[in-house]
Amino acid sequence: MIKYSRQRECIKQFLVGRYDHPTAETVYLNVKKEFPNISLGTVYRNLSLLAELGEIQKISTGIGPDRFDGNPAPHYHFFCSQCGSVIDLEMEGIDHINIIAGSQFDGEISGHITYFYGKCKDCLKK
Amino acid sequence: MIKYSRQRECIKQFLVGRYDHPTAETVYLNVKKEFPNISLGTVYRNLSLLAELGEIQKISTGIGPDRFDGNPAPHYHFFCSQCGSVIDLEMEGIDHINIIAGSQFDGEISGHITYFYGKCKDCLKK
DNA sequence: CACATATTAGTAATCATTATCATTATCAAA
DNA sequence: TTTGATAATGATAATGATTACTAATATGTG
Repeated sequence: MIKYSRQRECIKQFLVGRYDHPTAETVYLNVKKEFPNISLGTVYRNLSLLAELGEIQKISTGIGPDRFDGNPAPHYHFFCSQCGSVIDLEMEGIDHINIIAGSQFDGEISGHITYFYGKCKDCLKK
Repeated sequence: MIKYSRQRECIKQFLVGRYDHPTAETVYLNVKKEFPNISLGTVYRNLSLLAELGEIQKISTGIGPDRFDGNPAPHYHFFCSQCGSVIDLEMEGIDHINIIAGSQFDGEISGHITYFYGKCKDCLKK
C-alpha cells in the first residue's frame, strides 16, 4: 500500500512539463530548494518507484548516470555525442523492427530499446 | 604506440569464437587460468582498448555490468528478461530507422543503438 | 485520537569501473 | 645483445552511481 509523500509529489512535479531529461542528481539539487533536508536516497527511491508505476520513464544511456523523463508515453530519444544532451524525437513508430528481429529467432520478442545518436542542432552550428 | 602484451592476446583469444557475451568479471576468471596473477584492472583496461581498436564490441545493457562480444561486425542483440542471457540476432539491417528518426529532427543522426528483449527459447519452454 | 505501517533523512555499503604508481615487459636502435 | 625509452602490468586506492539499513517521522484508517 503506497502512501502519499510530499517529497515524492515534488519530485514528480519537477519532472512534469520538462523536456531535458535530468539525472537523479539534478532532480535532487532542485527538489532541495523546497525540501532542504531531502536525501539523495529518497530521490532515487522515488524516481524508481514512479518509473515502476509507469508515471515517469527511466532512460539508461550506458554512458554516465541514468536520465529521467516526466513523459510516460512511449517515444524515442536522441543523444548528442558532443554535448551529451538528450532530446525527444517526434517520429512514427518503428515497432515493425520487432517482426524483423523475430523472423529468424526462436524466442519471443516483446519489445526493443532504441536510441539514436549524432550531433544536435546547436553542436552542428559550432 | 601500442606494444604487444601476452595478457591482451589471451583476453582477445578468450572472446574470439565465443557467443555468450561474457562480462569483464567472467573474462577475468577465465584468463586467470593462464595468468594467475592478472589483475581485474588489466582486464578492464584491455577490454576497453580492444573495443576502441574495433577488435571487439562493448555492450551496455543498462542493467548489470557491461558485456563483451568478440565479433566486431555490426549485428543486433537479444536480452532475455528472464535468464539474462544475451543472444546474437540474425536479421536484415534496420538502418532505415535512422532516416525515419531524422525526418523531423534538426540535428544529424549518425547511428542508433538497439537491442531487443523478451523470453529466449529455453525460458519459453519452462 | 491511536495505531499500524509506509516513508524519510542520514549514512553506510555495494557494485562496476577507473586511476595511481612502482615494477616489469616490449621493442627499436646502438 | 645490451641499452634505453616507454608501454603494460599487478596491486591497490579511488571514484561514481546506486542501493541498503535504521531509527525517527509522516500518513491514513478504524
